[in-house]
Amino acid sequence: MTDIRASATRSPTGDDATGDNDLAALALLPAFRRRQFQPDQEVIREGDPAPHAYALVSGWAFSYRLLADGTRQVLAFHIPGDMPGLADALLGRSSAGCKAATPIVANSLPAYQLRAALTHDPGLAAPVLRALSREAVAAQERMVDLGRRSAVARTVHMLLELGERLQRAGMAVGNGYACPISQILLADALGLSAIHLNRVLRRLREDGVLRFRAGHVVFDDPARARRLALSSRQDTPEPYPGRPRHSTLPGP
Amino acid sequence: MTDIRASATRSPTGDDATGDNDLAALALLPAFRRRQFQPDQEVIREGDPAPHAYALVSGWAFSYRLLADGTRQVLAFHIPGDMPGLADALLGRSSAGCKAATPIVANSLPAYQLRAALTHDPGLAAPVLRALSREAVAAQERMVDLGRRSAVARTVHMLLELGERLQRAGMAVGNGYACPISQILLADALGLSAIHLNRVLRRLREDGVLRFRAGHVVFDDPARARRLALSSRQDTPEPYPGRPRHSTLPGP
DNA sequence: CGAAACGTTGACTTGTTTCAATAACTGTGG
DNA sequence: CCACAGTTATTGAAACAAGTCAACGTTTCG
Repeated sequence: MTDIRASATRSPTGDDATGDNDLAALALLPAFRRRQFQPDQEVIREGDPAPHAYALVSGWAFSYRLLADGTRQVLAFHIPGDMPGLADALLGRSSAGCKAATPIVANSLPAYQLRAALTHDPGLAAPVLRALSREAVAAQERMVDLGRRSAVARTVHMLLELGERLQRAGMAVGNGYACPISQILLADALGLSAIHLNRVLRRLREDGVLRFRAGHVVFDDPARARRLALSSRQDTPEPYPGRPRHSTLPGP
Repeated sequence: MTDIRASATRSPTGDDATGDNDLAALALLPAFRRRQFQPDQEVIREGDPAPHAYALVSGWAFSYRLLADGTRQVLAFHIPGDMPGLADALLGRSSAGCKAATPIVANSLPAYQLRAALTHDPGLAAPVLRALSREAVAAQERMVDLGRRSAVARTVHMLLELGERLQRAGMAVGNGYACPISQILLADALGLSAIHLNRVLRRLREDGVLRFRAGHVVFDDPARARRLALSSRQDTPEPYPGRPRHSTLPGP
């Protein structure tokens, strides 16, 4: 995940103009080897002492950590243009697993070759440093989501953020995008149970905010969605008493 | 926060030997300027388009993001040896604020000088890349805490992790360490309300796991603490019925 | 000494999880 | 083409963890 600079809660910065193709030079290194993976296939094994870095060409992947009891926290979704495993390759040990969410094509580079390339070509360091820095900012956004936003705000926020990234990658049109991940996977990213996420999605759908169905996300009311994404846990969800029926989302 | 490599949940790796003084070269750059800050004083302003990078010499600091309603998510605690603002300086825009938690001394370097130094001295890139990568791993740990661990596990886990970092920095002795942060601040890092954190700490104290008082943390039962830190949300907290009285922590 | 943080506690409310059960979808082989 | 198994989605009811509100103790510091 190297591609996030602006999230739903902060507007793009001047730096953005330079961002998208930072890694083009790196991705073109001849040492990269084209590989394919099937859905649910492991791309990076957690704990691997000599992992590869990848440049995702097509499809979706995700990074995750497994807990003792089988619980899973999804740390990031990867879309084409991202470089999963970059930080791990630099440290020489992968701290998280990475799996394909759809069939994917990715260029791989062994960690030692990545480090060698950085030594021999000083011009390579700058884009990699920026990529890692953006990853750090994306992780911050995730921490804010998980720590301080309600389930509804978190959900809307992440879907908006994904939309912005896809838009920048030219993979989104208008108010929606193809989102080939299951509710289970999304729930594991949002720190929610799949059941509760399902209820959240239902409410968002019934309230006309967005629809998450059949591999597609459509924002029926993008402005309201953006407003919702900013609300945090103790925001008064009920501007007026005796509101219609099922919804407890902040009104327009 | 550049200093975490191993967390309470994963053992140190072979890479660790090289880690601690990665940034010594950087910190010694003549351009660094020594600065002092008082508790609660702003070191980095969120949104600053030309931030500084810092090398923390003494005292504690923390990075945070503010939400619309005044809520705060603390993203990281910084101890001596850490380099708050590194990623932000590289991107040219600070995505999070940073404040002193105690009186601190820090060396500062303007972002443009940092970028210039990286261009002119190719040997500098490698340690900075590793520092950022470690920061990424630390953020992952935080996401797992916030997303998938119970309040008790999260709390114990973070206090253990802080202990390990302080140990490596030579600032911890035996089973405890000086921890000059308020419960409010810790709660904002753990994604909990201060009130609930207070109850969690009381239970941990009454159960003989650890004490967090008067600026000090003491682990009365380190082994049990480590076990608790690994438990996640749906772990059965009650191995036997009719347990003593107040505790709902997993037994020894 | 008084003010202002910070810490502590109780009672109550709410969001989220869990359990259990059923429907809808997907791919596969007969 | 349909029946099957397996995953994913959906729903209700009940349990629980964490948050909110209000109050009071405690420490710190000017």
